[in-house]
Amino acid sequence: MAKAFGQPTDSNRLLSSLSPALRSLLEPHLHLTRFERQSVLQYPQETIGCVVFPVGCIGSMVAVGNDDRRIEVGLFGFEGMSGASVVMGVDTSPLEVFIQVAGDGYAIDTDVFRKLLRQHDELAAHFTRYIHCLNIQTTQTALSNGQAKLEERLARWLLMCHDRVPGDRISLTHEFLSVMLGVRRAGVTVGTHLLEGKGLIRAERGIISVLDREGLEKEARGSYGVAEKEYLRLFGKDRIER
Amino acid sequence: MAKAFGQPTDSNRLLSSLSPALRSLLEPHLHLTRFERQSVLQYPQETIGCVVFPVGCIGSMVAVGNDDRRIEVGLFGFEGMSGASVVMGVDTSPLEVFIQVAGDGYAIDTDVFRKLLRQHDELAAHFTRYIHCLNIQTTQTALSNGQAKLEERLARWLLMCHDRVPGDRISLTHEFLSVMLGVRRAGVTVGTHLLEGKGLIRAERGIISVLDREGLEKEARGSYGVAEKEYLRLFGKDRIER
DNA sequence: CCCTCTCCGTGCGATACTGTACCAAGGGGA
DNA sequence: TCCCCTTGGTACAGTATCGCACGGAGAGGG
Repeated sequence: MAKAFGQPTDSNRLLSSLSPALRSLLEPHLHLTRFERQSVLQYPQETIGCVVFPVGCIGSMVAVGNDDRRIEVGLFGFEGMSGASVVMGVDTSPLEVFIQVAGDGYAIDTDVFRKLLRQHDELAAHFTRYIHCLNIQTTQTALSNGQAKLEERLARWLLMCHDRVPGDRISLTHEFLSVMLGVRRAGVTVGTHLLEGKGLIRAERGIISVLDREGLEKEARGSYGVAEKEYLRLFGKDRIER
Repeated sequence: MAKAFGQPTDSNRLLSSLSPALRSLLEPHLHLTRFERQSVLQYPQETIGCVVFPVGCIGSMVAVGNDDRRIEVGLFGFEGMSGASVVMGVDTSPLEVFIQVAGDGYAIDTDVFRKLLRQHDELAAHFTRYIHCLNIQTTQTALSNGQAKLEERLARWLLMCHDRVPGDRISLTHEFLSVMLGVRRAGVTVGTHLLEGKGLIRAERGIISVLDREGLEKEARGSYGVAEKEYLRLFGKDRIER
């Protein structure tokens, strides 16, 4: 089975699925920017300075609690955007958003973006539908966190990441994964071995390669796929590219 | 410490915090209806027929997965509404929404509601801000499911329910709670004993009474409160009531 | 009053995952 | 080449929760 959103391209799918008229409203204000790993797009409860439409990078949204409790609640790449709260008409969020995989993205100033959203209902409606998909992703994360075993959550996460990255090699450490999933680093090691034992992935130092997507999806036992299907339903057919 | 949204009244706070002009747009279309326990407002992937603004009832949003996996991802009472997806411009959702505590609510036909949202930006913006709060609630649920112990999740849930119910007595069974939290029924029994042992609640057959809110909040270790604070920030001061 | 049904309390072994700790293997820089 | 730092593998005891199962207590109807 192929990646959920097709192969990543050098454009952002949320932008390219806009009608030309709407896209031309945004284009003058988009700045193609390189985002390095670990750079933070939003700090909890701080004003959101800009909104990012990734093309090559991947962003991660993390809920933070008391005493170092943190867990990833969602992630987005070339199919999505940061700054869900801005689309919702609010200028802060309790989430932390940071770059998990370095790459390019189109940035737009929050104030400019908000103004355009207010002036053009169709534009707002478009991004609002995306936020709907993102919300579904979060609900699936909640389900997964509550009911799935470590390997299942691991499989889900790898699939989501694989969808948003070119090729089959995902560059990450067990340590990083453990923070995202909110589990022990050693637990991730054991989990990857399990998936590797079934021939679904191959693990090298700092890299996990996806060998068998379909197998991973089976392994995820239904915790993967719902949000992706909804996205395809709503944004499936790109309007004329370029 | 008092309930997060103040005492429940015989009105819906989301409606009463609208400006009179906007409220008058909705009022002709609102039908005060009695909702019984267990009645379903939305089935997964089925068209959403109406949107409900509870006054006395409480609704529960549940994510459903493979083989009986289900878990509550959010809940709403007189401070909120059902049909988040409708506000987002989509007419289905993968969630199941049902009535958890019987009571009255204002129902409005989805098509009528959607039409009003499209025609009046301010109206849409108002409800969109609420959905933002609901999303935060879901992210906190994801955090809680992933990192909190049973008692903590239990404390969080009781607080959220307490906020939306008049008085301090919550009518529910361990069985029900176990389904909501996605844990064993027997686990809930043990958990309630633990909270009861600390003097935070009192459990009778089919009823849990909240004795010490502040204690419960401490027990929840930060998994309660974020979404509630955001709601108060955005909807804190009611506009002129009536 | 008894029967029945719902709800709650408890026990027991099994399992998933934790916290901690230590070591080994890659890999880049001096 | 040596060193050091990052990353990954493994172990072990401890804890949270599970699945299952059984018994008992409340409560309402006949």
